[in-house]
Amino acid sequence: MSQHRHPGAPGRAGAVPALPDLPEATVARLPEYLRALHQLAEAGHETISSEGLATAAGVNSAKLRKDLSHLGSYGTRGVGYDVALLVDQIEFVLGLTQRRGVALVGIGNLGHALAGYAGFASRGFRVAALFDADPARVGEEINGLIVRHVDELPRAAVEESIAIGVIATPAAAAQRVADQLVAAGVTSILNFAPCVLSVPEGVDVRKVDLAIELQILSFHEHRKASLTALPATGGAGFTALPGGLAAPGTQEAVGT
Amino acid sequence: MSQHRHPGAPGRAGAVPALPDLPEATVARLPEYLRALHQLAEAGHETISSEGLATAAGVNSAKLRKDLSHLGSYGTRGVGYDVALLVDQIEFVLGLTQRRGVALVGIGNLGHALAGYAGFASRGFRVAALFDADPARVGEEINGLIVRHVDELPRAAVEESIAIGVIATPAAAAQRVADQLVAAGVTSILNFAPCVLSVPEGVDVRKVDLAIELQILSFHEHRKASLTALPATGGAGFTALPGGLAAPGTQEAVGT
DNA sequence: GCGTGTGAACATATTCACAGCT
DNA sequence: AGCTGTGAATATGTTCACACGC
Repeated sequence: MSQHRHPGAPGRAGAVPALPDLPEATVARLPEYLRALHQLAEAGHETISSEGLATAAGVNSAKLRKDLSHLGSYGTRGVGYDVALLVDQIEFVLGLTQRRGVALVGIGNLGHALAGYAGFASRGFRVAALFDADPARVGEEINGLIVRHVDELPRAAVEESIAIGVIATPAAAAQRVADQLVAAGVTSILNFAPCVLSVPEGVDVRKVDLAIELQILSFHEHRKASLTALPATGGAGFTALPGGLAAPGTQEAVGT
Repeated sequence: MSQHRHPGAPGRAGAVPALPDLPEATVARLPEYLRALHQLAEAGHETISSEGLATAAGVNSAKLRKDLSHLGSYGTRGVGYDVALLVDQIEFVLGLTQRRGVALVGIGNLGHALAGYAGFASRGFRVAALFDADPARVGEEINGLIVRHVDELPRAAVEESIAIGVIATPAAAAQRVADQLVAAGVTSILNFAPCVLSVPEGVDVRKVDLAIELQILSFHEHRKASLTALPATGGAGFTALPGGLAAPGTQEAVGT
Protein backbone atom coordinates (compact mmCIF):
# COMPACT_ATOMS: atom_id res chain seq x y z
CA MET A 1 0.00 0.00 0.00
CA SER A 2 1.70 3.18 -1.12
CA GLN A 3 -1.10 5.57 -0.30
CA HIS A 4 -2.16 6.06 3.27
CA ARG A 5 -5.75 7.02 3.84
CA HIS A 6 -6.04 8.08 7.43
CA PRO A 7 -9.61 7.50 8.47
CA GLY A 8 -11.11 10.78 9.63
CA ALA A 9 -8.98 12.09 12.46
CA PRO A 10 -10.77 13.05 15.70
CA GLY A 11 -10.90 16.81 15.43
CA ARG A 12 -11.21 16.90 11.68
CA ALA A 13 -14.58 17.49 10.09
CA GLY A 14 -13.43 16.86 6.53
CA ALA A 15 -13.41 13.87 4.19
CA VAL A 16 -14.78 10.38 4.59
CA PRO A 17 -15.28 9.35 8.19
CA ALA A 18 -16.18 5.81 7.18
CA LEU A 19 -14.49 3.32 9.42
CA PRO A 20 -12.23 0.71 7.92
CA ASP A 21 -13.74 -2.63 8.70
CA LEU A 22 -11.31 -4.14 11.10
CA PRO A 23 -10.94 -7.85 11.73
CA GLU A 24 -12.85 -8.81 14.87
CA ALA A 25 -9.70 -10.11 16.50
CA THR A 26 -8.13 -6.71 16.05
CA VAL A 27 -11.14 -4.88 17.45
CA ALA A 28 -10.98 -7.06 20.54
CA ARG A 29 -7.38 -6.07 21.12
CA LEU A 30 -7.62 -2.33 20.52
CA PRO A 31 -9.01 -1.69 24.01
CA GLU A 32 -6.05 -3.56 25.42
CA TYR A 33 -3.65 -1.34 23.50
CA LEU A 34 -5.54 1.69 24.64
CA ARG A 35 -5.18 0.74 28.27
CA ALA A 36 -1.47 0.10 27.81
CA LEU A 37 -1.04 3.44 26.04
CA HIS A 38 -2.71 5.34 28.84
CA GLN A 39 -0.41 3.64 31.25
CA LEU A 40 2.62 4.53 29.16
CA ALA A 41 1.47 8.12 28.78
CA GLU A 42 1.15 8.39 32.52
CA ALA A 43 4.68 7.05 32.89
CA GLY A 44 5.89 9.90 30.71
CA HIS A 45 6.50 8.18 27.38
CA GLU A 46 5.80 10.40 24.39
CA THR A 47 6.76 7.73 21.96
CA ILE A 48 6.76 3.94 22.06
CA SER A 49 8.04 1.16 19.85
CA SER A 50 5.84 -1.68 18.73
CA GLU A 51 7.94 -3.93 20.89
CA GLY A 52 7.40 -1.78 23.98
CA LEU A 53 3.68 -1.38 23.44
CA ALA A 54 3.28 -5.05 22.66
CA THR A 55 4.93 -5.97 25.93
CA ALA A 56 2.74 -3.56 27.87
CA ALA A 57 -0.34 -5.00 26.25
CA GLY A 58 0.70 -8.62 26.54
CA VAL A 59 0.86 -9.51 22.86
CA ASN A 60 3.68 -9.98 20.39
CA SER A 61 4.94 -7.10 18.35
CA ALA A 62 4.15 -8.46 14.90
CA LYS A 63 0.53 -8.84 15.81
CA LEU A 64 0.44 -5.37 17.24
CA ARG A 65 1.95 -3.81 14.14
CA LYS A 66 -0.47 -5.62 11.90
CA ASP A 67 -3.38 -4.53 14.05
CA LEU A 68 -2.30 -0.91 13.99
CA SER A 69 -1.65 -1.04 10.28
CA HIS A 70 -5.38 -1.63 9.82
CA LEU A 71 -6.06 1.77 11.37
CA GLY A 72 -4.02 3.46 8.70
CA SER A 73 -1.04 3.43 10.99
CA TYR A 74 0.66 6.40 12.51
CA GLY A 75 4.08 5.01 13.33
CA THR A 76 7.40 6.49 12.32
CA ARG A 77 10.02 4.07 11.08
CA GLY A 78 13.14 4.03 13.16
CA VAL A 79 11.25 5.68 16.02
CA GLY A 80 7.92 4.15 16.96
CA TYR A 81 4.44 5.45 17.64
CA ASP A 82 3.42 8.80 19.07
CA VAL A 83 1.58 7.82 22.22
CA ALA A 84 -0.88 10.70 22.35
CA LEU A 85 -1.70 10.44 18.67
CA LEU A 86 -2.30 6.73 18.87
CA VAL A 87 -4.57 7.17 21.89
CA ASP A 88 -6.70 9.63 19.92
CA GLN A 89 -6.72 7.35 16.94
CA ILE A 90 -7.86 4.28 18.85
CA GLU A 91 -10.42 6.18 20.88
CA PHE A 92 -11.85 7.55 17.70
CA VAL A 93 -12.12 4.17 16.04
CA LEU A 94 -13.71 2.64 19.12
CA GLY A 95 -16.23 5.44 19.17
CA LEU A 96 -15.12 6.64 22.58
CA THR A 97 -15.01 10.30 21.67
CA GLN A 98 -18.60 10.47 22.73
CA ARG A 99 -19.30 9.31 26.26
CA ARG A 100 -21.84 6.55 25.62
CA GLY A 101 -24.68 6.06 28.03
CA VAL A 102 -25.06 2.66 29.64
CA ALA A 103 -28.22 1.28 31.21
CA LEU A 104 -27.85 -1.47 33.76
CA VAL A 105 -30.74 -3.85 34.28
CA GLY A 106 -30.86 -6.18 37.26
CA ILE A 107 -29.57 -4.70 40.45
CA GLY A 108 -28.85 -7.86 42.37
CA ASN A 109 -25.58 -9.13 43.63
CA LEU A 110 -23.64 -8.53 40.45
CA GLY A 111 -25.62 -5.56 39.20
CA HIS A 112 -24.87 -3.73 42.40
CA ALA A 113 -21.17 -4.20 41.88
CA LEU A 114 -21.37 -3.14 38.25
CA ALA A 115 -23.30 -0.02 39.18
CA GLY A 116 -20.44 1.00 41.39
CA TYR A 117 -17.63 -0.11 39.11
CA ALA A 118 -15.37 2.86 38.57
CA GLY A 119 -13.76 1.31 35.50
CA PHE A 120 -16.77 2.13 33.34
CA ALA A 121 -16.65 5.83 34.06
CA SER A 122 -12.89 6.05 33.74
CA ARG A 123 -12.85 4.31 30.39
CA GLY A 124 -15.36 6.19 28.37
CA PHE A 125 -18.80 5.30 29.63
CA ARG A 126 -21.51 6.93 31.64
CA VAL A 127 -23.69 4.62 33.69
CA ALA A 128 -26.85 6.59 33.16
CA ALA A 129 -29.71 4.50 34.50
CA LEU A 130 -30.39 1.53 36.75
CA PHE A 131 -33.40 -0.75 36.49
CA ASP A 132 -34.86 -3.68 38.34
CA ALA A 133 -38.13 -5.58 38.13
CA ASP A 134 -38.38 -6.06 41.86
CA PRO A 135 -40.42 -3.22 43.43
CA ALA A 136 -38.51 -3.77 46.65
CA ARG A 137 -35.34 -2.62 44.97
CA VAL A 138 -36.83 0.27 43.05
CA GLY A 139 -36.00 3.55 44.69
CA GLU A 140 -32.69 2.49 46.13
CA GLU A 141 -29.88 4.93 45.50
CA ILE A 142 -26.51 3.72 44.26
CA ASN A 143 -23.71 6.09 43.39
CA GLY A 144 -26.13 8.95 43.01
CA LEU A 145 -28.52 7.04 40.75
CA ILE A 146 -31.99 5.91 41.72
CA VAL A 147 -33.04 2.40 40.73
CA ARG A 148 -36.14 2.63 38.53
CA HIS A 149 -38.66 0.05 37.55
CA VAL A 150 -37.79 -1.76 34.36
CA ASP A 151 -41.06 -0.64 32.77
CA GLU A 152 -39.67 2.87 32.63
CA LEU A 153 -36.92 1.65 30.36
CA PRO A 154 -38.33 2.93 27.06
CA ARG A 155 -38.78 6.47 28.36
CA ALA A 156 -35.45 6.55 30.16
CA ALA A 157 -33.57 5.08 27.21
CA VAL A 158 -34.53 8.05 25.11
CA GLU A 159 -34.11 10.68 27.81
CA GLU A 160 -30.66 9.47 28.77
CA SER A 161 -29.74 8.48 25.20
CA ILE A 162 -28.74 4.99 26.17
CA ALA A 163 -26.40 3.31 23.72
CA ILE A 164 -25.63 0.08 25.52
CA GLY A 165 -27.72 -2.12 27.78
CA VAL A 166 -26.13 -4.36 30.39
CA ILE A 167 -28.15 -7.33 31.61
CA ALA A 168 -27.31 -8.60 35.07
CA THR A 169 -30.54 -10.36 35.87
CA PRO A 170 -31.06 -14.07 36.53
CA ALA A 171 -31.11 -16.15 33.35
CA ALA A 172 -34.86 -16.59 33.47
CA ALA A 173 -35.46 -12.86 33.15
CA ALA A 174 -32.77 -12.06 30.62
CA GLN A 175 -34.63 -12.68 27.37
CA ARG A 176 -37.52 -10.51 28.48
CA VAL A 177 -35.16 -7.70 29.40
CA ALA A 178 -33.33 -8.06 26.10
CA ASP A 179 -36.65 -7.69 24.29
CA GLN A 180 -37.41 -4.58 26.28
CA LEU A 181 -34.02 -3.09 25.54
CA VAL A 182 -34.41 -3.78 21.85
CA ALA A 183 -37.91 -2.30 21.89
CA ALA A 184 -36.45 0.79 23.52
CA GLY A 185 -34.04 1.15 20.62
CA VAL A 186 -30.89 -0.21 22.22
CA THR A 187 -28.72 -2.00 19.67
CA SER A 188 -25.82 -3.17 21.84
CA ILE A 189 -26.18 -5.50 24.78
CA LEU A 190 -23.72 -6.92 27.24
CA ASN A 191 -25.21 -10.02 28.81
CA PHE A 192 -24.03 -11.41 32.14
CA ALA A 193 -26.89 -13.88 32.45
CA PRO A 194 -25.93 -17.46 31.62
CA CYS A 195 -28.23 -17.96 28.67
CA VAL A 196 -28.49 -17.37 24.94
CA LEU A 197 -30.38 -14.30 23.84
CA SER A 198 -32.38 -13.98 20.66
CA VAL A 199 -32.23 -10.55 19.15
CA PRO A 200 -33.08 -9.18 15.74
CA GLU A 201 -30.44 -8.65 13.15
CA GLY A 202 -28.52 -5.46 13.68
CA VAL A 203 -28.40 -5.83 17.43
CA ASP A 204 -25.06 -6.87 18.88
CA VAL A 205 -24.81 -9.07 21.91
CA ARG A 206 -21.69 -9.88 23.84
CA LYS A 207 -21.72 -12.31 26.65
CA VAL A 208 -19.71 -12.61 29.82
CA ASP A 209 -20.21 -15.80 31.78
CA LEU A 210 -18.11 -16.00 34.88
CA ALA A 211 -18.65 -19.71 35.47
CA ILE A 212 -17.57 -20.48 31.91
CA GLU A 213 -14.25 -18.80 32.51
CA LEU A 214 -13.66 -21.01 35.51
CA GLN A 215 -14.68 -24.08 33.56
CA ILE A 216 -12.15 -23.30 30.86
CA LEU A 217 -9.46 -22.97 33.50
CA SER A 218 -10.68 -26.20 35.01
CA PHE A 219 -10.12 -27.97 31.72
CA HIS A 220 -6.53 -26.81 31.63
CA GLU A 221 -6.00 -27.85 35.25
CA HIS A 222 -7.41 -31.24 34.44
CA ARG A 223 -5.17 -31.47 31.43
CA LYS A 224 -2.04 -30.49 33.33
CA ALA A 225 -2.89 -33.07 35.98
CA SER A 226 -3.40 -35.81 33.43
CA LEU A 227 -0.04 -35.00 31.88
CA THR A 228 1.94 -35.16 35.11
CA ALA A 229 0.20 -38.45 35.84
CA LEU A 230 1.90 -39.86 32.76
CA PRO A 231 5.57 -39.00 33.22
CA ALA A 232 7.05 -39.45 29.77
CA THR A 233 10.51 -40.48 30.93
CA GLY A 234 11.90 -39.07 34.15
CA GLY A 235 10.49 -39.17 37.66
CA ALA A 236 9.11 -35.99 39.17
CA GLY A 237 8.64 -32.69 37.40
CA PHE A 238 8.42 -31.52 33.82
CA THR A 239 10.74 -31.76 30.93
CA ALA A 240 11.39 -28.30 29.63
CA LEU A 241 9.34 -27.83 26.49
CA PRO A 242 11.57 -27.29 23.48
CA GLY A 243 10.67 -24.50 21.16
CA GLY A 244 9.08 -22.44 23.89
CA LEU A 245 9.36 -18.97 22.46
CA ALA A 246 7.44 -17.04 25.07
CA ALA A 247 9.63 -14.55 26.87
CA PRO A 248 10.21 -15.78 30.41
CA GLY A 249 7.71 -14.35 32.81
CA THR A 250 5.29 -13.45 30.08
CA GLN A 251 1.58 -14.03 30.29
CA GLU A 252 0.66 -17.49 29.11
CA ALA A 253 -1.66 -17.65 26.17
CA VAL A 254 -4.83 -19.50 27.03
CA GLY A 255 -6.82 -18.62 23.97
CA THR A 256 -9.60 -16.15 24.08
CA MET B 1 -11.19 -42.06 11.76
CA SER B 2 -12.62 -45.57 11.86
CA GLN B 3 -11.69 -46.43 15.41
CA HIS B 4 -13.29 -44.59 18.27
CA ARG B 5 -11.23 -44.23 21.39
CA HIS B 6 -13.51 -42.92 24.07
CA PRO B 7 -11.38 -40.98 26.52
CA GLY B 8 -11.72 -42.52 29.98
CA ALA B 9 -15.36 -42.42 30.92
CA PRO B 10 -16.25 -40.88 34.28
CA GLY B 11 -16.71 -43.92 36.46
CA ARG B 12 -14.16 -46.05 34.67
CA ALA B 13 -10.72 -46.60 36.15
CA GLY B 14 -9.29 -48.49 33.21
CA ALA B 15 -7.13 -47.60 30.22
CA VAL B 16 -5.56 -44.32 29.24
CA PRO B 17 -7.29 -41.33 30.80
CA ALA B 18 -5.15 -38.95 28.78
CA LEU B 19 -7.28 -36.15 27.47
CA PRO B 20 -7.46 -35.57 23.76
CA ASP B 21 -6.04 -32.16 23.13
CA LEU B 22 -9.01 -30.18 22.02
CA PRO B 23 -8.80 -27.01 19.96
CA GLU B 24 -9.05 -23.98 22.23
CA ALA B 25 -12.12 -22.76 20.41
CA THR B 26 -13.83 -26.04 21.18
CA VAL B 27 -12.84 -25.93 24.85
CA ALA B 28 -14.34 -22.47 25.11
CA ARG B 29 -17.66 -23.73 23.78
CA LEU B 30 -17.99 -26.92 25.81
CA PRO B 31 -19.21 -25.04 28.89
CA GLU B 32 -21.86 -23.48 26.71
CA TYR B 33 -23.04 -26.88 25.53
CA LEU B 34 -23.02 -28.12 29.08
CA ARG B 35 -25.30 -25.33 30.21
CA ALA B 36 -27.67 -25.97 27.33
CA LEU B 37 -27.69 -29.69 28.09
CA HIS B 38 -28.58 -29.13 31.72
CA GLN B 39 -31.41 -26.94 30.58
CA LEU B 40 -32.63 -29.58 28.13
CA ALA B 41 -32.36 -32.33 30.74
CA GLU B 42 -34.45 -30.25 33.08
CA ALA B 43 -37.03 -29.83 30.33
CA GLY B 44 -37.27 -33.60 30.11
CA HIS B 45 -35.28 -34.37 26.98
CA GLU B 46 -33.45 -37.67 27.12
CA THR B 47 -32.06 -37.26 23.67
CA ILE B 48 -31.25 -34.28 21.50
CA SER B 49 -30.20 -33.71 17.92
CA SER B 50 -27.19 -31.64 17.00
CA GLU B 51 -29.59 -29.13 15.54
CA GLY B 52 -31.55 -28.86 18.77
CA LEU B 53 -28.52 -28.60 20.99
CA ALA B 54 -26.89 -26.13 18.66
CA THR B 55 -29.90 -23.87 18.85
CA ALA B 56 -30.01 -24.10 22.62
CA ALA B 57 -26.34 -23.21 22.80
CA GLY B 58 -26.46 -20.48 20.20
CA VAL B 59 -24.11 -21.99 17.62
CA ASN B 60 -24.61 -23.74 14.30
CA SER B 61 -25.00 -27.46 14.16
CA ALA B 62 -21.98 -28.26 12.01
CA LYS B 63 -19.71 -26.56 14.50
CA LEU B 64 -21.34 -28.40 17.35
CA ARG B 65 -20.94 -31.78 15.70
CA LYS B 66 -17.32 -31.14 14.93
CA ASP B 67 -16.70 -30.01 18.50
CA LEU B 68 -18.32 -33.11 19.93
CA SER B 69 -16.51 -35.34 17.50
CA HIS B 70 -13.28 -34.27 19.20
CA LEU B 71 -14.50 -35.83 22.42
CA GLY B 72 -14.82 -39.21 20.75
CA SER B 73 -18.43 -38.51 20.11
CA TYR B 74 -21.37 -40.27 21.64
CA GLY B 75 -24.13 -39.55 19.15
CA THR B 76 -26.34 -42.09 17.44
CA ARG B 77 -26.98 -41.56 13.75
CA GLY B 78 -30.58 -41.02 12.94
CA VAL B 79 -31.31 -40.22 16.57
CA GLY B 80 -29.03 -37.69 18.21
CA TYR B 81 -27.14 -37.48 21.48
CA ASP B 82 -28.04 -38.99 24.82
CA VAL B 83 -28.34 -35.95 27.04
CA ALA B 84 -27.24 -37.53 30.31
CA LEU B 85 -24.31 -39.28 28.72
CA LEU B 86 -23.11 -36.15 27.01
CA VAL B 87 -23.34 -34.19 30.25
CA ASP B 88 -21.11 -36.76 31.96
CA GLN B 89 -18.73 -36.74 29.08
CA ILE B 90 -18.32 -32.97 28.97
CA GLU B 91 -18.10 -32.64 32.73
CA PHE B 92 -15.38 -35.22 32.73
CA VAL B 93 -13.36 -33.52 30.03
CA LEU B 94 -13.69 -30.16 31.73
CA GLY B 95 -12.48 -31.69 34.97
CA LEU B 96 -15.69 -30.89 36.78
CA THR B 97 -16.08 -34.29 38.39
CA GLN B 98 -14.07 -32.93 41.26
CA ARG B 99 -15.42 -29.80 42.84
CA ARG B 100 -12.49 -27.45 42.46
CA GLY B 101 -11.73 -24.97 45.18
CA VAL B 102 -11.61 -21.30 44.27
CA ALA B 103 -9.87 -18.56 46.22
CA LEU B 104 -11.07 -15.04 45.72
CA VAL B 105 -8.64 -12.21 46.37
CA GLY B 106 -9.83 -8.61 46.65
CA ILE B 107 -13.12 -8.19 48.42
CA GLY B 108 -14.09 -4.78 47.12
CA ASN B 109 -17.03 -3.83 45.03
CA LEU B 110 -16.69 -6.62 42.52
CA GLY B 111 -15.14 -9.19 44.83
CA HIS B 112 -18.09 -8.90 47.13
CA ALA B 113 -20.44 -9.73 44.31
CA LEU B 114 -18.32 -12.63 43.13
CA ALA B 115 -18.17 -14.05 46.64
CA GLY B 116 -21.93 -14.20 46.64
CA TYR B 117 -22.36 -15.34 43.06
CA ALA B 118 -24.45 -18.52 43.14
CA GLY B 119 -23.41 -19.49 39.63
CA PHE B 120 -20.00 -20.67 40.82
CA ALA B 121 -21.41 -23.17 43.29
CA SER B 122 -24.09 -24.40 40.94
CA ARG B 123 -21.66 -25.03 38.13
CA GLY B 124 -18.96 -27.08 39.71
CA PHE B 125 -16.93 -24.83 41.96
CA ARG B 126 -16.52 -24.26 45.65
CA VAL B 127 -15.61 -20.75 46.71
CA ALA B 128 -13.36 -21.84 49.52
CA ALA B 129 -11.53 -18.78 50.75
CA LEU B 130 -11.70 -14.99 50.60
CA PHE B 131 -8.74 -12.67 50.99
CA ASP B 132 -8.07 -8.97 51.15
CA ALA B 133 -5.05 -6.86 51.93
CA ASP B 134 -7.04 -4.23 53.77
CA PRO B 135 -7.14 -5.02 57.52
CA ALA B 136 -10.42 -3.16 57.71
CA ARG B 137 -12.05 -5.77 55.55
CA VAL B 138 -10.43 -8.80 57.17
CA GLY B 139 -12.85 -10.57 59.47
CA GLU B 140 -15.97 -9.68 57.56
CA GLU B 141 -18.27 -12.60 56.92
CA ILE B 142 -19.76 -13.20 53.47
CA ASN B 143 -21.90 -16.20 52.69
CA GLY B 144 -20.51 -18.08 55.67
CA LEU B 145 -16.88 -17.35 54.82
CA ILE B 146 -14.60 -15.07 56.79
CA VAL B 147 -12.36 -12.70 54.86
CA ARG B 148 -8.73 -13.44 55.74
CA HIS B 149 -5.62 -11.41 55.26
CA VAL B 150 -3.88 -12.10 51.99
CA ASP B 151 -0.71 -13.14 53.82
CA GLU B 152 -2.50 -16.26 54.95
CA LEU B 153 -2.90 -17.29 51.35
CA PRO B 154 -0.10 -19.88 51.23
CA ARG B 155 -1.39 -21.76 54.26
CA ALA B 156 -5.04 -21.56 53.21
CA ALA B 157 -4.28 -22.59 49.65
CA VAL B 158 -2.96 -25.90 50.86
CA GLU B 159 -5.57 -26.44 53.56
CA GLU B 160 -8.45 -25.76 51.24
CA SER B 161 -6.72 -27.32 48.22
CA ILE B 162 -7.26 -24.28 46.07
CA ALA B 163 -7.12 -24.97 42.34
CA ILE B 164 -8.04 -21.59 40.95
CA GLY B 165 -7.35 -18.07 42.12
CA VAL B 166 -9.61 -15.18 41.20
CA ILE B 167 -8.13 -11.68 41.32
CA ALA B 168 -10.60 -8.87 41.88
CA THR B 169 -8.22 -6.26 43.26
CA PRO B 170 -7.38 -2.89 41.75
CA ALA B 171 -4.90 -3.12 38.89
CA ALA B 172 -2.06 -1.83 40.99
CA ALA B 173 -2.28 -4.76 43.39
CA ALA B 174 -2.94 -7.51 40.87
CA GLN B 175 0.60 -8.50 39.94
CA ARG B 176 1.58 -8.84 43.58
CA VAL B 177 -1.42 -11.03 44.26
CA ALA B 178 -0.67 -13.13 41.20
CA ASP B 179 2.84 -13.69 42.49
CA GLN B 180 1.46 -14.76 45.83
CA LEU B 181 -1.00 -17.14 44.23
CA VAL B 182 1.73 -18.69 42.12
CA ALA B 183 3.99 -18.98 45.15
CA ALA B 184 1.16 -20.75 46.93
CA GLY B 185 1.06 -23.31 44.13
CA VAL B 186 -1.98 -22.06 42.26
CA THR B 187 -1.63 -22.67 38.52
CA SER B 188 -4.87 -21.19 37.20
CA ILE B 189 -5.86 -17.57 37.59
CA LEU B 190 -8.90 -15.61 36.55
CA ASN B 191 -8.01 -11.94 36.46
CA PHE B 192 -10.60 -9.17 36.69
CA ALA B 193 -8.05 -6.42 37.16
CA PRO B 194 -7.43 -4.36 34.02
CA CYS B 195 -3.77 -5.17 33.59
CA VAL B 196 -1.43 -7.74 32.12
CA LEU B 197 -0.05 -10.32 34.52
CA SER B 198 3.34 -11.95 34.26
CA VAL B 199 3.36 -15.53 35.40
CA PRO B 200 5.78 -18.40 34.93
CA GLU B 201 5.26 -20.98 32.23
CA GLY B 202 2.72 -23.58 33.20
CA VAL B 203 0.42 -21.10 34.89
CA ASP B 204 -2.74 -20.25 32.98
CA VAL B 205 -4.28 -16.82 33.15
CA ARG B 206 -7.63 -15.81 31.77
CA LYS B 207 -8.76 -12.26 31.83
CA VAL B 208 -12.16 -10.64 32.10
CA ASP B 209 -12.22 -6.90 31.56
CA LEU B 210 -15.67 -5.40 31.80
CA ALA B 211 -14.74 -2.07 30.26
CA ILE B 212 -13.19 -3.82 27.27
CA GLU B 213 -16.46 -5.56 26.52
CA LEU B 214 -18.22 -2.22 26.46
CA GLN B 215 -15.53 -0.75 24.26
CA ILE B 216 -15.96 -3.54 21.74
CA LEU B 217 -19.69 -2.87 21.67
CA SER B 218 -18.93 0.81 21.32
CA PHE B 219 -16.91 0.09 18.21
CA HIS B 220 -19.85 -1.69 16.63
CA GLU B 221 -22.21 1.12 17.60
CA HIS B 222 -19.83 3.60 16.06
CA ARG B 223 -19.63 1.48 12.96
CA LYS B 224 -23.38 1.10 12.62
CA ALA B 225 -23.77 4.85 13.02
CA SER B 226 -21.15 5.61 10.38
CA LEU B 227 -22.92 3.30 7.96
CA THR B 228 -26.35 4.86 8.40
CA ALA B 229 -24.71 8.23 7.94
CA LEU B 230 -23.77 7.18 4.43
CA PRO B 231 -27.03 5.97 2.94
CA ALA B 232 -26.05 4.04 -0.16
CA THR B 233 -29.12 4.89 -2.17
CA GLY B 234 -32.41 5.54 -0.38
CA GLY B 235 -33.28 8.04 2.31
CA ALA B 236 -33.86 6.75 5.82
CA GLY B 237 -33.31 3.25 7.07
CA PHE B 238 -31.29 0.24 6.06
CA THR B 239 -31.05 -1.68 2.88
CA ALA B 240 -31.52 -5.34 3.72
CA LEU B 241 -28.13 -6.97 3.61
CA PRO B 242 -28.00 -9.60 0.88
CA GLY B 243 -26.57 -12.95 1.82
CA GLY B 244 -27.65 -12.66 5.43
CA LEU B 245 -27.83 -16.28 6.44
CA ALA B 246 -28.48 -15.93 10.16
CA ALA B 247 -31.81 -17.40 11.17
CA PRO B 248 -34.18 -14.60 12.11
CA GLY B 249 -34.19 -13.90 15.79
CA THR B 250 -30.92 -15.68 16.36
CA GLN B 251 -28.15 -14.26 18.46
CA GLU B 252 -25.86 -12.09 16.39
CA ALA B 253 -22.29 -13.19 16.18
CA VAL B 254 -19.99 -10.48 17.46
CA GLY B 255 -16.82 -12.50 17.58
CA THR B 256 -15.45 -13.76 20.85
C1' DG C 1 -35.11 -41.31 5.89
C1' DC C 2 -32.78 -39.02 9.48
C1' DG C 3 -29.00 -37.19 11.56
C1' DT C 4 -24.19 -38.04 12.86
C1' DG C 5 -19.28 -37.90 11.66
C1' DT C 6 -15.93 -36.07 8.63
C1' DG C 7 -13.00 -34.87 4.52
C1' DA C 8 -12.45 -31.00 1.75
C1' DA C 9 -13.09 -26.07 0.83
C1' DC C 10 -13.05 -21.81 2.68
C1' DA C 11 -12.21 -18.03 5.98
C1' DT C 12 -9.82 -15.86 9.56
C1' DA C 13 -5.86 -15.12 12.42
C1' DT C 14 -1.00 -15.40 13.61
C1' DT C 15 3.73 -15.40 12.75
C1' DC C 16 7.78 -14.85 9.96
C1' DA C 17 11.04 -12.28 7.65
C1' DC C 18 12.51 -8.48 5.20
C1' DA C 19 12.12 -4.30 2.12
C1' DG C 20 12.13 0.39 2.74
C1' DC C 21 11.67 4.78 5.28
C1' DT C 22 13.62 7.88 8.97
C1' DA D 1 21.11 1.37 12.55
C1' DG D 2 16.53 0.98 14.03
C1' DC D 3 11.82 0.06 13.58
C1' DT D 4 7.63 0.15 10.88
C1' DG D 5 4.59 -1.85 7.39
C1' DT D 6 3.47 -5.79 4.86
C1' DG D 7 3.57 -9.79 1.59
C1' DA D 8 3.98 -14.67 2.07
C1' DA D 9 3.76 -18.83 4.92
C1' DT D 10 1.60 -21.09 8.45
C1' DA D 11 -1.86 -22.25 11.79
C1' DT D 12 -6.34 -22.28 13.50
C1' DG D 13 -11.20 -22.15 13.01
C1' DT D 14 -15.64 -22.52 10.38
C1' DT D 15 -18.74 -24.15 7.01
C1' DC D 16 -20.20 -27.15 3.38
C1' DA D 17 -21.90 -31.27 1.70
C1' DC D 18 -22.37 -35.99 1.72
C1' DA D 19 -21.17 -40.94 2.87
C1' DC D 20 -22.56 -44.01 6.16
C1' DG D 21 -24.80 -46.18 10.14
C1' DC D 22 -29.06 -46.49 12.59
